[in-house]
Amino acid sequence: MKSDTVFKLAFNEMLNIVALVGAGAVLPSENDLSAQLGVSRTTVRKVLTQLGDRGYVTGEGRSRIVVGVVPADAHFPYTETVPTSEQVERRFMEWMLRGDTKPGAQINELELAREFGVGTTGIREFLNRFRRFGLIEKRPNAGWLFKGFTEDFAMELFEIREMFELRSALALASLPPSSPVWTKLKVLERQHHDLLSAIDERFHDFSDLDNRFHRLINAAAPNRFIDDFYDIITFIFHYHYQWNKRDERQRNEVAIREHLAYIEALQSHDLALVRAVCSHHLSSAKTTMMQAFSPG
Amino acid sequence: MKSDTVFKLAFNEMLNIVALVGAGAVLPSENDLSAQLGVSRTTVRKVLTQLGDRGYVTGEGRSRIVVGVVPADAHFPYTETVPTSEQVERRFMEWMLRGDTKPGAQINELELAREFGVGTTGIREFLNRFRRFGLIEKRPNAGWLFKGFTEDFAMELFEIREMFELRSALALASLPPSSPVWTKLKVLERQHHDLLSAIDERFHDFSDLDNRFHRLINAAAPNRFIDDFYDIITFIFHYHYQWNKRDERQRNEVAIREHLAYIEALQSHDLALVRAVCSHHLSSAKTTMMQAFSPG
DNA sequence: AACTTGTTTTTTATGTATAACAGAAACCAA
DNA sequence: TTGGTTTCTGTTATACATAAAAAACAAGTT
Repeated sequence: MKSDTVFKLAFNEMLNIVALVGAGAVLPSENDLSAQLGVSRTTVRKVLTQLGDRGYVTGEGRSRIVVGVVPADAHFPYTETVPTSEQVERRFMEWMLRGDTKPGAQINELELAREFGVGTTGIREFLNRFRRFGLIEKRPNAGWLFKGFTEDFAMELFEIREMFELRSALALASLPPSSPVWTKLKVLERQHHDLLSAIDERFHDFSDLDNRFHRLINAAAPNRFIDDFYDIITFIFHYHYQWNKRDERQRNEVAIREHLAYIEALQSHDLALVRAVCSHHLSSAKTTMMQAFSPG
Repeated sequence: MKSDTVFKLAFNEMLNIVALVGAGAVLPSENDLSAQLGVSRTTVRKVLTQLGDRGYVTGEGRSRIVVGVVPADAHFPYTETVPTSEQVERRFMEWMLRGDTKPGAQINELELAREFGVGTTGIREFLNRFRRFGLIEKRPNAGWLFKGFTEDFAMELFEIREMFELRSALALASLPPSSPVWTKLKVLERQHHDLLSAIDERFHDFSDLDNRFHRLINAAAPNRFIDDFYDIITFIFHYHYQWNKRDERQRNEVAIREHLAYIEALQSHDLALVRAVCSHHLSSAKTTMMQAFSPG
């Protein structure tokens, strides 16, 4: 059966709205709430009903009034708000990166389904989506093959990344001064400086900044296939960051400085310089990832 | 329920083998048949049982003897041998290319399932796989959006294709004379000449040759992401060829000549020349596809 | 007329069931 | 022992069922 995480997430969010408007106030209309919560009106109604049942709100129709302060434990716990598909993804990645899964291993839908506590449909759909990441392969009527998170994989991934990003960086550097990218780039530059000055405490924040920076570059000349590919990069990096904590602070600091040089190059509009700095940064990122494969 | 197209296809193929060995002969072992038919022994056994039931073969165990000539209508009809997934693909592409589906249209799983006479599961899985082609988009809890086979799509597709192929062509041209590619290329060159000399009758054969040629180039320096992307190209071209028949002979002839120049350039190891010829061919291919979008 | 809420209809997400297929283990004849 | 077959077990492909969510429809209010 379909999980009601949409509802639970909306409910939790609604509690914040209730707290915000305060006791005695009339709630906004269903349509407004639907827009605010980003869910359908059907779900809003379900939330409102629940709110009424629990006694946090009285009245009905167009005069729903907040009763009082809702208890802190009224929220649905986090685990219940994670959609099945997301849960499968996370658990699969853990299962994969834990390392007991060797390249060449067979992947068993039913077994995973049981282990993850979901239906086979969920596993199947995930694997089908995950196929494009190049880590698994489907053999019709004979299951899935885990190809492994190997050096080869990283090499191939980075080769494409370099081609794409070089192309996008050059496109970005060629944009006219009137383009809105330049302000966005300025903001990012600022954030890099901020992060650098507090690197010791905030080095974890780099991952997000990194992603936003490279996405901005890729967006300079949009291409759906490049965007798609960047999803793979994001995904791989997301889990790679969680997995490989070695020298994290140090690595991130280096990367930030490279980004700053990169930004400067872009702002200079000097294409040869952009090319050089971009290549340098990416090959440094590659080295970082490759180190994760070498023991020690 | 799972369709038994594997069995039916194997059965049909088996009839050919039966005809080949002739009446009175003993059939090969189950293992041999399994290898020849490319299916599991379980399926071979099912075929053999059916063959016995129908009286085309007598005896059992290791002395199964062909009785006589099997009637011509013994084969399962073609339509029963197409797996559901393939059927969905073909029908979806027809549905899409027929043109009554406008960009921005909503795709309805249940409706398609009914129209195609399959379960929703089949549609769902197809759409999930088809997502990577960049023609549809999923909006969680709210169906699929058809983005359209538009000029933008073709432009973006060809941009990537050019990047990838240029890279592969240069890699190929740099391979040492000892590499097996060169003989393969020679064979392809021969086939191009053959096709050209009989272009009036055989111009339909170009599509296949084209695919093999470009795949050879891409295989020069393997990269799973490039291979994956070429699947998209193959897929799109496959249906594009069926859909746009205008000037087909003429177009193919031009393309063959371009391929020959391309092959010659590769053999010359002159990287600048390869670059020029490759770019020229791809932009000509792009123009061809773009023409399909302009009315007339 | 523009919004709101109440009600009904569609559609998606996701579990479950089962036939078809694959593969291995147990068995047999030469 | 070898090459084969029979039997068994596990896995995937695919239909189907149903709760959750969305969307469409029908009224009622201001």
